[in-house]
Amino acid sequence: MTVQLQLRQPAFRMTPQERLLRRLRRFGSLTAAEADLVLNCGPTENHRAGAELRRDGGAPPRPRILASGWACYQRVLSDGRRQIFAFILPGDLIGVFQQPNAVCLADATAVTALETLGASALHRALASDAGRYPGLASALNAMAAAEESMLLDQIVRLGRQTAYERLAHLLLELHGRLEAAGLADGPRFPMPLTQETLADALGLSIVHLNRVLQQLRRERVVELRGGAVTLLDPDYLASVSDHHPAGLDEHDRY
Amino acid sequence: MTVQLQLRQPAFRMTPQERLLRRLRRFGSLTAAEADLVLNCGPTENHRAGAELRRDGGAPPRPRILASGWACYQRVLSDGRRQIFAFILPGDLIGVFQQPNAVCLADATAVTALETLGASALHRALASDAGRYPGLASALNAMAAAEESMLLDQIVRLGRQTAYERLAHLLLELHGRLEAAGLADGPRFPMPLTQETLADALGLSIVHLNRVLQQLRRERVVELRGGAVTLLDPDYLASVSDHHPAGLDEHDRY
DNA sequence: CGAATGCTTGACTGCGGTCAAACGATGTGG
DNA sequence: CCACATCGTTTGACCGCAGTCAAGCATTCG
Repeated sequence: MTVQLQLRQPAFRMTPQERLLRRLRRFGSLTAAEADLVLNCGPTENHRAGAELRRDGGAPPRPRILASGWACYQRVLSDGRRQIFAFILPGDLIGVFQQPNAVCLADATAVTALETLGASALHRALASDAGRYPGLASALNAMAAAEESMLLDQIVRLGRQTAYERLAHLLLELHGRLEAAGLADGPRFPMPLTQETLADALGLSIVHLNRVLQQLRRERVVELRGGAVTLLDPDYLASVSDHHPAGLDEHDRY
Repeated sequence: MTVQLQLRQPAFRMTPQERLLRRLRRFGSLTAAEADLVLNCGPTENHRAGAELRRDGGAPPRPRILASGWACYQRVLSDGRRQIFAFILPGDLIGVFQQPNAVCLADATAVTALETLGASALHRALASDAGRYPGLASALNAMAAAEESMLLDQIVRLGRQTAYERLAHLLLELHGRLEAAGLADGPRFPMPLTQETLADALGLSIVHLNRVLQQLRRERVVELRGGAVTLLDPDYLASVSDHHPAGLDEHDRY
Protein backbone atom coordinates (compact mmCIF):
# COMPACT_ATOMS: atom_id res chain seq x y z
CA MET A 1 0.00 0.00 0.00
CA THR A 2 2.97 2.21 0.48
CA VAL A 3 3.78 1.40 -3.08
CA GLN A 4 0.34 2.47 -4.16
CA LEU A 5 0.71 5.76 -2.36
CA GLN A 6 4.01 6.39 -4.03
CA LEU A 7 2.59 5.61 -7.40
CA ARG A 8 -0.58 7.54 -7.02
CA GLN A 9 -0.16 10.49 -4.80
CA PRO A 10 2.35 12.37 -6.93
CA ALA A 11 -0.28 12.60 -9.66
CA PHE A 12 -2.57 14.52 -7.37
CA ARG A 13 0.15 16.89 -6.30
CA MET A 14 1.41 17.71 -9.77
CA THR A 15 1.32 21.27 -10.97
CA PRO A 16 -0.67 21.80 -14.15
CA GLN A 17 2.57 22.13 -16.09
CA GLU A 18 3.79 18.79 -14.76
CA ARG A 19 0.46 17.26 -15.68
CA LEU A 20 0.79 18.42 -19.27
CA LEU A 21 4.39 17.23 -19.37
CA ARG A 22 3.27 13.81 -18.24
CA ARG A 23 0.71 13.68 -20.98
CA LEU A 24 3.12 14.86 -23.67
CA ARG A 25 5.71 12.29 -22.69
CA ARG A 26 3.20 9.56 -23.44
CA PHE A 27 3.47 10.68 -27.05
CA GLY A 28 7.26 10.71 -27.26
CA SER A 29 10.34 11.71 -25.30
CA LEU A 30 11.28 15.34 -24.75
CA THR A 31 14.65 16.97 -24.19
CA ALA A 32 15.34 18.97 -21.05
CA ALA A 33 14.98 22.21 -23.02
CA GLU A 34 11.62 21.09 -24.33
CA ALA A 35 10.44 20.09 -20.87
CA ASP A 36 11.51 23.49 -19.55
CA LEU A 37 9.41 25.16 -22.19
CA VAL A 38 6.40 23.31 -20.86
CA LEU A 39 7.22 23.84 -17.19
CA ASN A 40 7.62 27.58 -17.68
CA CYS A 41 4.14 28.11 -19.09
CA GLY A 42 2.11 30.87 -17.50
CA PRO A 43 0.79 33.16 -16.17
CA THR A 44 -2.42 31.97 -14.53
CA GLU A 45 -5.83 33.36 -15.41
CA ASN A 46 -9.11 32.64 -13.60
CA HIS A 47 -12.55 32.21 -15.11
CA ARG A 48 -15.88 31.53 -13.49
CA ALA A 49 -18.30 28.82 -14.53
CA GLY A 50 -20.15 29.76 -17.69
CA ALA A 51 -17.48 32.19 -18.87
CA GLU A 52 -16.84 32.27 -22.59
CA LEU A 53 -13.19 31.55 -23.30
CA ARG A 54 -13.64 32.19 -27.01
CA ARG A 55 -16.51 32.77 -29.38
CA ASP A 56 -17.54 30.94 -32.53
CA GLY A 57 -16.54 33.13 -35.45
CA GLY A 58 -14.37 35.39 -33.33
CA ALA A 59 -10.64 35.91 -33.31
CA PRO A 60 -8.68 33.19 -31.53
CA PRO A 61 -7.61 34.00 -27.98
CA ARG A 62 -4.07 33.62 -26.76
CA PRO A 63 -2.98 29.93 -26.61
CA ARG A 64 -3.61 28.49 -23.15
CA ILE A 65 -3.42 25.33 -21.07
CA LEU A 66 -6.37 24.38 -18.93
CA ALA A 67 -4.87 24.06 -15.46
CA SER A 68 -7.95 23.16 -13.40
CA GLY A 69 -11.67 22.85 -13.99
CA TRP A 70 -13.58 21.65 -17.04
CA ALA A 71 -14.62 23.47 -20.20
CA CYS A 72 -16.20 22.48 -23.50
CA TYR A 73 -16.41 23.36 -27.17
CA GLN A 74 -19.93 23.94 -28.41
CA ARG A 75 -22.19 25.60 -30.92
CA VAL A 76 -25.68 26.90 -30.33
CA LEU A 77 -28.35 26.80 -33.04
CA SER A 78 -30.46 29.86 -33.69
CA ASP A 79 -33.41 28.30 -31.86
CA GLY A 80 -31.33 27.59 -28.76
CA ARG A 81 -30.51 23.92 -29.27
CA ARG A 82 -26.97 23.34 -28.06
CA GLN A 83 -24.43 20.77 -29.16
CA ILE A 84 -21.23 20.16 -27.24
CA PHE A 85 -18.40 18.81 -29.38
CA ALA A 86 -15.84 17.90 -26.77
CA PHE A 87 -14.88 18.47 -23.18
CA ILE A 88 -11.67 20.24 -22.28
CA LEU A 89 -9.97 18.69 -19.25
CA PRO A 90 -7.02 19.80 -17.13
CA GLY A 91 -3.83 19.53 -19.17
CA ASP A 92 -5.66 20.13 -22.45
CA LEU A 93 -4.59 22.90 -24.76
CA ILE A 94 -6.77 25.68 -26.14
CA GLY A 95 -5.81 27.49 -29.32
CA VAL A 96 -2.31 26.02 -29.53
CA PHE A 97 -3.00 24.21 -32.79
CA GLN A 98 -4.77 27.17 -34.34
CA GLN A 99 -3.47 29.67 -36.89
CA PRO A 100 -3.32 33.10 -35.21
CA ASN A 101 -5.15 34.77 -38.11
CA ALA A 102 -7.88 32.13 -38.30
CA VAL A 103 -11.41 32.28 -36.96
CA CYS A 104 -12.71 30.19 -34.07
CA LEU A 105 -14.89 27.34 -35.28
CA ALA A 106 -16.82 26.95 -32.04
CA ASP A 107 -17.40 28.57 -28.67
CA ALA A 108 -15.20 27.47 -25.80
CA THR A 109 -17.09 27.79 -22.53
CA ALA A 110 -16.13 27.14 -18.93
CA VAL A 111 -18.31 24.39 -17.50
CA THR A 112 -16.91 24.89 -14.01
CA ALA A 113 -14.80 27.61 -12.50
CA LEU A 114 -11.34 27.14 -13.94
CA GLU A 115 -7.75 28.30 -14.21
CA THR A 116 -5.70 28.56 -17.39
CA LEU A 117 -2.02 29.17 -18.08
CA GLY A 118 -0.52 31.03 -21.01
CA ALA A 119 0.94 28.66 -23.60
CA SER A 120 2.32 30.94 -26.27
CA ALA A 121 5.66 29.20 -25.98
CA LEU A 122 4.05 25.95 -27.04
CA HIS A 123 2.36 27.61 -29.96
CA ARG A 124 5.68 28.99 -31.14
CA ALA A 125 7.35 25.61 -30.66
CA LEU A 126 4.78 24.19 -33.02
CA ALA A 127 4.71 26.99 -35.58
CA SER A 128 7.90 29.00 -35.98
CA ASP A 129 10.31 26.89 -33.93
CA ALA A 130 9.22 23.42 -34.97
CA GLY A 131 12.76 22.72 -36.18
CA ARG A 132 14.32 23.64 -32.86
CA TYR A 133 11.98 21.49 -30.76
CA PRO A 134 11.23 18.43 -32.88
CA GLY A 135 10.28 16.18 -29.98
CA LEU A 136 7.88 18.70 -28.55
CA ALA A 137 6.36 19.51 -31.92
CA SER A 138 5.82 15.86 -32.63
CA ALA A 139 4.25 15.24 -29.20
CA LEU A 140 1.96 18.22 -29.67
CA ASN A 141 0.95 16.98 -33.10
CA ALA A 142 0.16 13.58 -31.64
CA MET A 143 -1.97 15.31 -29.03
CA ALA A 144 -3.84 17.13 -31.77
CA ALA A 145 -4.41 13.84 -33.57
CA ALA A 146 -5.83 12.34 -30.38
CA GLU A 147 -8.24 15.26 -30.13
CA GLU A 148 -9.28 14.75 -33.71
CA SER A 149 -9.85 11.08 -33.06
CA MET A 150 -12.15 11.94 -30.17
CA LEU A 151 -14.15 14.19 -32.49
CA LEU A 152 -14.64 11.23 -34.78
CA ASP A 153 -15.67 9.10 -31.81
CA GLN A 154 -18.24 11.75 -31.02
CA ILE A 155 -19.64 11.54 -34.54
CA VAL A 156 -19.96 7.77 -34.31
CA ARG A 157 -21.68 8.05 -30.94
CA LEU A 158 -24.21 10.56 -32.22
CA GLY A 159 -24.79 8.95 -35.58
CA ARG A 160 -24.81 5.25 -34.88
CA GLN A 161 -25.10 4.50 -31.18
CA THR A 162 -28.06 4.25 -28.83
CA ALA A 163 -28.38 6.52 -25.83
CA TYR A 164 -27.18 3.72 -23.57
CA GLU A 165 -24.12 3.07 -25.72
CA ARG A 166 -23.35 6.77 -26.03
CA LEU A 167 -23.27 7.34 -22.30
CA ALA A 168 -21.17 4.25 -21.67
CA HIS A 169 -18.72 5.31 -24.37
CA LEU A 170 -18.40 8.87 -23.13
CA LEU A 171 -17.83 7.79 -19.53
CA LEU A 172 -15.04 5.50 -20.69
CA GLU A 173 -13.50 8.31 -22.71
CA LEU A 174 -13.57 10.71 -19.79
CA HIS A 175 -12.11 8.10 -17.49
CA GLY A 176 -9.31 7.32 -19.91
CA ARG A 177 -8.41 10.96 -20.37
CA LEU A 178 -8.50 11.80 -16.69
CA GLU A 179 -6.44 8.74 -15.89
CA ALA A 180 -3.82 9.77 -18.45
CA ALA A 181 -3.70 13.16 -16.75
CA GLY A 182 -3.33 11.60 -13.32
CA LEU A 183 -6.77 12.77 -12.21
CA ALA A 184 -8.53 9.45 -11.79
CA ASP A 185 -8.50 7.30 -8.69
CA GLY A 186 -8.61 3.82 -10.16
CA PRO A 187 -12.09 3.37 -11.64
CA ARG A 188 -13.28 6.56 -9.96
CA PHE A 189 -13.10 10.08 -11.33
CA PRO A 190 -14.65 13.50 -10.68
CA MET A 191 -17.81 14.40 -12.57
CA PRO A 192 -18.63 18.10 -12.39
CA LEU A 193 -21.05 18.01 -15.33
CA THR A 194 -24.76 18.44 -14.82
CA GLN A 195 -27.08 16.02 -16.57
CA GLU A 196 -28.08 18.85 -18.88
CA THR A 197 -24.49 19.26 -20.01
CA LEU A 198 -24.08 15.54 -20.55
CA ALA A 199 -27.30 15.52 -22.55
CA ASP A 200 -26.09 18.37 -24.75
CA ALA A 201 -22.88 16.47 -25.42
CA LEU A 202 -24.67 13.22 -26.25
CA GLY A 203 -27.46 14.69 -28.34
CA LEU A 204 -30.14 13.61 -25.87
CA SER A 205 -32.85 15.27 -23.80
CA ILE A 206 -32.19 15.71 -20.10
CA VAL A 207 -35.04 13.39 -19.24
CA HIS A 208 -33.81 10.59 -21.41
CA LEU A 209 -30.24 10.97 -20.26
CA ASN A 210 -31.45 10.63 -16.71
CA ARG A 211 -33.36 7.44 -17.55
CA VAL A 212 -30.35 5.85 -19.19
CA LEU A 213 -28.23 6.80 -16.23
CA GLN A 214 -30.76 5.22 -13.88
CA GLN A 215 -30.50 2.05 -15.90
CA LEU A 216 -26.71 1.97 -15.62
CA ARG A 217 -27.10 2.46 -11.89
CA ARG A 218 -29.76 -0.25 -11.49
CA GLU A 219 -27.49 -2.65 -13.35
CA ARG A 220 -24.66 -1.72 -10.95
CA VAL A 221 -22.37 -0.88 -13.85
CA VAL A 222 -21.86 2.77 -13.01
CA GLU A 223 -22.08 4.71 -9.81
CA LEU A 224 -22.56 8.49 -9.86
CA ARG A 225 -22.80 10.26 -6.52
CA GLY A 226 -21.39 13.32 -4.91
CA GLY A 227 -19.77 14.66 -8.05
CA ALA A 228 -17.83 11.49 -8.80
CA VAL A 229 -18.29 8.55 -11.13
CA THR A 230 -17.17 5.01 -10.40
CA LEU A 231 -16.99 2.56 -13.26
CA LEU A 232 -18.10 -0.66 -11.58
CA ASP A 233 -17.76 -2.79 -14.72
CA PRO A 234 -15.49 -1.12 -17.29
CA ASP A 235 -15.18 -4.25 -19.42
CA TYR A 236 -18.91 -4.49 -19.84
CA LEU A 237 -19.11 -0.79 -20.67
CA ALA A 238 -16.38 -1.16 -23.27
CA SER A 239 -18.01 -4.12 -24.95
CA VAL A 240 -21.51 -2.66 -25.18
CA SER A 241 -20.22 0.67 -26.46
CA ASP A 242 -17.59 -0.74 -28.82
CA HIS A 243 -14.98 1.33 -27.05
CA HIS A 244 -11.39 1.11 -28.24
CA PRO A 245 -8.55 2.08 -25.89
CA ALA A 246 -8.42 5.54 -27.53
CA GLY A 247 -5.70 7.26 -29.47
CA LEU A 248 -4.25 8.48 -26.21
CA ASP A 249 -1.39 6.03 -26.28
CA GLU A 250 -1.10 4.94 -29.85
CA HIS A 251 2.65 4.89 -29.62
CA ASP A 252 2.39 1.96 -27.23
CA ARG A 253 1.22 -0.22 -30.07
CA TYR A 254 4.49 -0.02 -31.95
CA MET B 1 -25.56 34.39 -72.44
CA THR B 2 -22.16 34.64 -74.00
CA VAL B 3 -21.05 36.11 -70.74
CA GLN B 4 -22.51 33.24 -68.86
CA LEU B 5 -20.73 30.76 -71.04
CA GLN B 6 -17.46 32.54 -70.52
CA LEU B 7 -17.97 32.52 -66.79
CA ARG B 8 -19.08 29.01 -66.48
CA GLN B 9 -17.57 26.82 -69.08
CA PRO B 10 -13.98 27.16 -67.97
CA ALA B 11 -14.85 25.57 -64.67
CA PHE B 12 -15.94 22.41 -66.39
CA ARG B 13 -12.83 22.22 -68.49
CA MET B 14 -10.36 22.77 -65.68
CA THR B 15 -7.79 20.17 -64.90
CA PRO B 16 -7.90 18.84 -61.36
CA GLN B 17 -4.81 20.87 -60.54
CA GLU B 18 -6.48 24.04 -61.78
CA ARG B 19 -9.53 23.18 -59.73
CA LEU B 20 -7.48 22.91 -56.56
CA LEU B 21 -5.65 26.11 -57.43
CA ARG B 22 -8.98 27.88 -57.78
CA ARG B 23 -10.05 26.65 -54.37
CA LEU B 24 -6.77 27.59 -52.70
CA ARG B 25 -6.87 31.11 -54.11
CA ARG B 26 -10.17 31.65 -52.33
CA PHE B 27 -8.18 31.37 -49.12
CA GLY B 28 -5.40 33.78 -50.06
CA SER B 29 -3.18 34.79 -52.97
CA LEU B 30 -0.37 32.58 -54.19
CA THR B 31 2.89 33.43 -55.91
CA ALA B 32 3.70 32.00 -59.33
CA ALA B 33 6.11 29.51 -57.74
CA GLU B 34 3.41 28.35 -55.35
CA ALA B 35 0.89 27.98 -58.16
CA ASP B 36 3.41 25.93 -60.11
CA LEU B 37 3.82 23.61 -57.18
CA VAL B 38 0.11 22.95 -57.32
CA LEU B 39 -0.08 22.65 -61.09
CA ASN B 40 2.74 20.11 -61.18
CA CYS B 41 1.04 17.65 -58.86
CA GLY B 42 0.89 14.09 -60.08
CA PRO B 43 1.04 11.35 -61.20
CA THR B 44 -2.48 10.01 -61.63
CA GLU B 45 -3.73 6.86 -59.94
CA ASN B 46 -7.06 5.12 -60.58
CA HIS B 47 -9.32 3.40 -58.08
CA ARG B 48 -12.59 1.60 -58.54
CA ALA B 49 -15.74 2.24 -56.51
CA GLY B 50 -15.50 0.70 -53.07
CA ALA B 51 -11.70 0.68 -53.03
CA GLU B 52 -10.06 1.41 -49.71
CA LEU B 53 -7.73 4.41 -50.03
CA ARG B 54 -6.51 4.04 -46.48
CA ARG B 55 -7.44 2.03 -43.43
CA ASP B 56 -8.40 3.11 -39.94
CA GLY B 57 -5.41 2.41 -37.72
CA GLY B 58 -3.07 1.84 -40.64
CA ALA B 59 -0.11 3.85 -41.83
CA PRO B 60 -1.01 6.97 -43.80
CA PRO B 61 -0.80 6.63 -47.58
CA ARG B 62 1.09 9.06 -49.76
CA PRO B 63 -0.54 12.53 -49.79
CA ARG B 64 -2.97 12.84 -52.72
CA ILE B 65 -5.47 15.13 -54.39
CA LEU B 66 -8.81 13.75 -55.43
CA ALA B 67 -9.02 14.56 -59.14
CA SER B 68 -12.38 13.05 -60.04
CA GLY B 69 -15.05 10.96 -58.34
CA TRP B 70 -16.23 10.98 -54.74
CA ALA B 71 -14.84 9.29 -51.63
CA CYS B 72 -15.60 9.40 -47.93
CA TYR B 73 -14.07 9.00 -44.49
CA GLN B 74 -15.81 6.44 -42.33
CA ARG B 75 -15.59 4.03 -39.45
CA VAL B 76 -17.42 0.74 -39.11
CA LEU B 77 -18.53 -0.59 -35.72
CA SER B 78 -17.87 -4.20 -34.80
CA ASP B 79 -21.51 -5.10 -35.48
CA GLY B 80 -21.43 -3.58 -38.96
CA ARG B 81 -23.06 -0.22 -38.33
CA ARG B 82 -21.28 2.35 -40.48
CA GLN B 83 -20.81 6.06 -39.89
CA ILE B 84 -19.53 8.35 -42.60
CA PHE B 85 -17.73 11.42 -41.28
CA ALA B 86 -17.31 13.48 -44.42
CA PHE B 87 -17.33 13.25 -48.17
CA ILE B 88 -14.19 13.87 -50.19
CA LEU B 89 -14.90 15.79 -53.39
CA PRO B 90 -12.73 16.60 -56.40
CA GLY B 91 -10.05 19.08 -55.41
CA ASP B 92 -9.97 17.82 -51.82
CA LEU B 93 -6.74 16.65 -50.26
CA ILE B 94 -6.08 13.29 -48.62
CA GLY B 95 -3.30 12.90 -46.10
CA VAL B 96 -1.70 16.27 -46.79
CA PHE B 97 -2.37 17.57 -43.29
CA GLN B 98 -1.24 14.37 -41.64
CA GLN B 99 2.02 13.56 -39.90
CA PRO B 100 3.82 10.86 -41.91
CA ASN B 101 4.47 8.75 -38.82
CA ALA B 102 0.91 9.03 -37.52
CA VAL B 103 -1.89 6.51 -37.73
CA CYS B 104 -5.01 6.95 -39.85
CA LEU B 105 -8.00 7.86 -37.73
CA ALA B 106 -10.59 6.55 -40.17
CA ASP B 107 -10.98 4.58 -43.36
CA ALA B 108 -11.01 6.50 -46.62
CA THR B 109 -13.12 4.68 -49.18
CA ALA B 110 -13.94 5.39 -52.82
CA VAL B 111 -17.68 5.93 -53.18
CA THR B 112 -17.43 6.05 -56.98
CA ALA B 113 -14.63 5.16 -59.35
CA LEU B 114 -12.06 7.91 -58.96
CA GLU B 115 -8.69 9.35 -59.92
CA THR B 116 -6.12 10.82 -57.55
CA LEU B 117 -2.92 12.79 -58.07
CA GLY B 118 0.20 12.65 -55.97
CA ALA B 119 0.50 15.68 -53.68
CA SER B 120 3.75 15.12 -51.83
CA ALA B 121 4.90 18.57 -52.92
CA LEU B 122 1.99 20.12 -51.05
CA HIS B 123 2.74 18.10 -47.98
CA ARG B 124 6.34 19.32 -48.02
CA ALA B 125 5.20 22.89 -48.60
CA LEU B 126 3.18 22.58 -45.42
CA ALA B 127 5.70 20.70 -43.30
CA SER B 128 9.36 21.25 -44.11
CA ASP B 129 9.11 24.17 -46.53
CA ALA B 130 6.42 26.23 -44.84
CA GLY B 131 8.84 29.16 -44.68
CA ARG B 132 9.52 29.10 -48.40
CA TYR B 133 5.86 29.01 -49.41
CA PRO B 134 4.03 31.09 -46.83
CA GLY B 135 1.04 31.87 -49.04
CA LEU B 136 0.51 28.25 -49.96
CA ALA B 137 0.99 27.04 -46.41
CA SER B 138 -1.52 29.54 -45.16
CA ALA B 139 -4.07 28.64 -47.85
CA LEU B 140 -3.64 24.95 -47.06
CA ASN B 141 -4.10 25.63 -43.38
CA ALA B 142 -7.28 27.55 -44.13
CA MET B 143 -8.49 24.58 -46.15
CA ALA B 144 -7.79 22.29 -43.22
CA ALA B 145 -9.76 24.63 -40.98
CA ALA B 146 -12.70 24.52 -43.40
CA GLU B 147 -12.61 20.72 -43.24
CA GLU B 148 -12.58 20.84 -39.48
CA SER B 149 -15.53 23.19 -39.50
CA MET B 150 -17.49 20.74 -41.63
CA LEU B 151 -16.74 18.00 -39.11
CA LEU B 152 -18.30 20.20 -36.45
CA ASP B 153 -21.29 20.82 -38.71
CA GLN B 154 -21.65 17.08 -38.98
CA ILE B 155 -21.69 16.75 -35.20
CA VAL B 156 -24.41 19.37 -34.90
CA ARG B 157 -26.48 17.67 -37.59
CA LEU B 158 -26.26 14.28 -35.90
CA GLY B 159 -26.69 15.54 -32.36
CA ARG B 160 -29.29 18.24 -32.61
CA GLN B 161 -31.10 18.22 -35.93
CA THR B 162 -34.06 16.23 -37.23
CA ALA B 163 -33.72 13.97 -40.26
CA TYR B 164 -35.35 16.62 -42.43
CA GLU B 165 -32.96 19.31 -41.24
CA ARG B 166 -29.96 17.03 -41.59
CA LEU B 167 -30.65 16.23 -45.21
CA ALA B 168 -31.34 19.86 -46.09
CA HIS B 169 -28.13 20.92 -44.38
CA LEU B 170 -25.99 18.29 -46.07
CA LEU B 171 -27.36 19.08 -49.52
CA LEU B 172 -26.50 22.73 -48.99
CA GLU B 173 -23.01 21.80 -47.87
CA LEU B 174 -22.39 19.60 -50.89
CA HIS B 175 -23.73 22.26 -53.21
CA GLY B 176 -21.53 24.93 -51.69
CA ARG B 177 -18.42 22.78 -51.92
CA LEU B 178 -19.04 21.68 -55.49
CA GLU B 179 -19.79 25.23 -56.49
CA ALA B 180 -16.51 26.41 -54.96
CA ALA B 181 -14.77 23.72 -57.00
CA GLY B 182 -16.55 24.77 -60.18
CA LEU B 183 -18.57 21.56 -60.34
CA ALA B 184 -22.07 22.92 -59.83
CA ASP B 185 -24.35 24.21 -62.54
CA GLY B 186 -26.22 26.95 -60.71
CA PRO B 187 -28.52 25.23 -58.20
CA ARG B 188 -27.82 21.86 -59.80
CA PHE B 189 -25.02 19.44 -58.97
CA PRO B 190 -24.13 15.79 -59.51
CA MET B 191 -25.20 13.28 -56.88
CA PRO B 192 -23.46 9.94 -57.22
CA LEU B 193 -24.36 8.77 -53.72
CA THR B 194 -26.85 6.00 -53.10
CA GLN B 195 -29.50 6.55 -50.47
CA GLU B 196 -27.73 4.01 -48.31
CA THR B 197 -24.58 6.13 -48.38
CA LEU B 198 -26.51 9.28 -47.57
CA ALA B 199 -28.20 7.46 -44.72
CA ASP B 200 -24.85 6.33 -43.30
CA ALA B 201 -23.60 9.90 -43.42
CA LEU B 202 -26.69 11.31 -41.72
CA GLY B 203 -27.08 8.64 -39.06
CA LEU B 204 -30.43 7.48 -40.46
CA SER B 205 -31.91 4.25 -41.78
CA ILE B 206 -32.27 3.91 -45.53
CA VAL B 207 -36.03 3.78 -45.26
CA HIS B 208 -36.30 6.93 -43.24
CA LEU B 209 -33.87 8.79 -45.45
CA ASN B 210 -36.03 7.87 -48.42
CA ARG B 211 -39.16 9.17 -46.69
CA VAL B 212 -37.56 12.48 -45.84
CA LEU B 213 -36.33 12.79 -49.40
CA GLN B 214 -39.84 12.12 -50.69
CA GLN B 215 -41.08 14.92 -48.48
CA LEU B 216 -38.53 17.37 -49.88
CA ARG B 217 -39.62 16.33 -53.36
CA ARG B 218 -43.35 16.65 -52.62
CA GLU B 219 -42.73 20.12 -51.26
CA ARG B 220 -40.87 20.98 -54.48
CA VAL B 221 -37.84 22.12 -52.53
CA VAL B 222 -35.39 19.59 -53.90
CA GLU B 223 -35.27 17.61 -57.09
CA LEU B 224 -33.17 14.44 -57.31
CA ARG B 225 -33.22 12.59 -60.63
CA GLY B 226 -30.73 10.99 -62.92
CA GLY B 227 -27.79 11.35 -60.62
CA ALA B 228 -28.22 15.08 -60.12
CA VAL B 229 -29.73 17.27 -57.41
CA THR B 230 -31.41 20.60 -58.04
CA LEU B 231 -32.01 22.88 -55.10
CA LEU B 232 -35.35 24.44 -55.98
CA ASP B 233 -35.55 26.62 -52.88
CA PRO B 234 -32.11 27.09 -51.33
CA ASP B 235 -33.25 29.90 -49.04
CA TYR B 236 -35.91 27.73 -47.49
CA LEU B 237 -33.44 24.89 -47.08
CA ALA B 238 -30.97 27.22 -45.41
CA SER B 239 -33.50 28.61 -42.99
CA VAL B 240 -34.96 25.26 -41.87
CA SER B 241 -31.54 23.71 -41.44
CA ASP B 242 -29.87 26.72 -39.83
CA HIS B 243 -27.23 26.64 -42.51
CA HIS B 244 -24.48 29.24 -42.44
CA PRO B 245 -22.55 30.05 -45.62
CA ALA B 246 -19.74 27.71 -44.52
CA GLY B 247 -16.10 28.30 -43.73
CA LEU B 248 -15.30 27.97 -47.40
CA ASP B 249 -14.75 31.67 -47.90
CA GLU B 250 -14.18 33.08 -44.48
CA HIS B 251 -11.67 35.57 -45.78
CA ASP B 252 -14.48 37.36 -47.59
CA ARG B 253 -15.84 38.55 -44.29
CA TYR B 254 -12.84 40.70 -43.50
C1' DC C 1 -33.92 -12.96 -69.40
C1' DG C 2 -32.70 -13.64 -64.72
C1' DA C 3 -29.94 -11.66 -60.90
C1' DA C 4 -28.36 -7.99 -58.45
C1' DT C 5 -28.74 -3.51 -56.83
C1' DG C 6 -31.14 0.36 -55.51
C1' DC C 7 -35.59 2.78 -54.68
C1' DT C 8 -40.28 3.02 -52.74
C1' DT C 9 -44.12 2.05 -49.83
C1' DG C 10 -46.93 -0.08 -46.01
C1' DA C 11 -47.50 -1.77 -41.34
C1' DC C 12 -45.89 -1.91 -37.00
C1' DT C 13 -42.77 -1.01 -33.11
C1' DG C 14 -39.97 1.35 -29.96
C1' DC C 15 -36.47 4.69 -28.65
C1' DG C 16 -36.26 8.89 -27.20
C1' DG C 17 -38.69 13.66 -26.92
C1' DT C 18 -42.14 16.63 -24.61
C1' DC C 19 -44.93 18.14 -20.92
C1' DA C 20 -45.71 18.23 -16.25
C1' DA C 21 -45.07 17.68 -11.49
C1' DA C 22 -42.60 16.57 -7.40
C1' DC C 23 -38.43 16.28 -4.70
C1' DG C 24 -33.87 17.46 -2.75
C1' DA C 25 -30.08 20.50 -2.11
C1' DT C 26 -28.33 24.94 -1.88
C1' DG C 27 -28.59 29.66 -1.15
C1' DT C 28 -30.49 34.09 0.23
C1' DG C 29 -32.97 37.73 2.18
C1' DG C 30 -36.41 39.06 5.69
C1' DC D 1 -34.06 30.67 11.72
C1' DC D 2 -37.38 30.16 8.53
C1' DA D 3 -39.68 31.45 3.99
C1' DC D 4 -38.82 31.25 -0.39
C1' DA D 5 -36.43 30.98 -4.79
C1' DT D 6 -33.33 28.53 -7.68
C1' DC D 7 -31.15 24.80 -9.64
C1' DG D 8 -30.58 20.09 -10.58
C1' DT D 9 -32.59 15.47 -10.38
C1' DT D 10 -36.22 12.15 -10.74
C1' DT D 11 -40.49 10.06 -12.23
C1' DG D 12 -45.00 9.50 -14.79
C1' DA D 13 -47.87 9.92 -18.85
C1' DC D 14 -48.11 10.52 -23.48
C1' DC D 15 -46.59 11.26 -28.17
C1' DG D 16 -44.04 11.21 -32.41
C1' DC D 17 -39.86 10.62 -35.06
C1' DA D 18 -37.33 7.25 -36.84
C1' DG D 19 -36.12 2.10 -36.96
C1' DT D 20 -37.43 -2.60 -38.41
C1' DC D 21 -39.54 -5.95 -41.19
C1' DA D 22 -41.41 -7.03 -45.40
C1' DA D 23 -42.87 -6.75 -49.96
C1' DG D 24 -43.04 -4.79 -54.49
C1' DC D 25 -41.03 -2.01 -58.19
C1' DA D 26 -37.46 -0.07 -61.32
C1' DT D 27 -32.81 -0.29 -63.45
C1' DT D 28 -28.91 -2.06 -64.73
C1' DC D 29 -26.00 -5.64 -66.08
C1' DG D 30 -24.13 -10.09 -67.18
